[in-house]
Amino acid sequence: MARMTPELTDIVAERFRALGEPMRIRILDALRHRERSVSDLVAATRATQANVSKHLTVLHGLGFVARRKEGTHAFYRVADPDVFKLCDLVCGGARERVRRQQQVLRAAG
Amino acid sequence: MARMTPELTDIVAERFRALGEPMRIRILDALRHRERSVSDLVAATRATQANVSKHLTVLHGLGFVARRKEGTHAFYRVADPDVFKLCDLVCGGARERVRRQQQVLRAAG
DNA sequence: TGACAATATAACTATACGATCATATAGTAA
DNA sequence: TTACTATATGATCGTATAGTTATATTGTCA
Repeated sequence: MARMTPELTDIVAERFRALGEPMRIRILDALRHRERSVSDLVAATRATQANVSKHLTVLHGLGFVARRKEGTHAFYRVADPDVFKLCDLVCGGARERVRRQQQVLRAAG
Repeated sequence: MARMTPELTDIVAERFRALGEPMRIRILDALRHRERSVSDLVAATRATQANVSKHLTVLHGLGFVARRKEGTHAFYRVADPDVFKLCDLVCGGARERVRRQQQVLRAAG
């Protein structure tokens, strides 16, 4: 595979950076099985309404979530199912690291 | 699947955040096919030695790359092949977005 | 209309962190 | 030893951004 162009590395990094905030991961996790209104997400994440709204703006701006308006409510859903594949992959890497560290500890202890 | 715990969301976000810097993506991309010394990476990325070294410290601290010392040289290689799956997934999402935007522009123009 | 609810956003503060410069630490070679 | 190379790291600065507060916007209902 050819080397990535600088523009592509910027785009890739921008998308990873958007996923690099715990609150946004929590929001996506809360959207895993169904769409939710902003106030739902506020309750689920225990964050302020303004904070949740700003994170949703970031996720929406990059196409990770989609919005549906209904009266005064805004319902968000995951628009890019790859986010869960991404999370699972990165979780797997984390689990693998923990497993190896425990092996080292076991061998040493 | 159960809701993620707050600790897990923090870990996941930490790992995404590490991938959320263009320079680190460039470094990983330069390591795609072979290990490289720090000075190799400095030449490949056109960054300063100190900068590359600090990014490598971050990537190494999270287990994305591994280090091998040989004389005064330090050779780094990708330790977690999932990083390329992650990049490919996030690239796919980016490409998909561009494709849809172009469809909209074509329909409108 | 007025009052209220849901959401978005502007202004601000505090903090995290990327980049740079200087320096420290090895390792090699004369 | 001295001189040089390769790498790591501490100090500093500037900027990006998460969180908060207050407010604007929009929709519903009386």
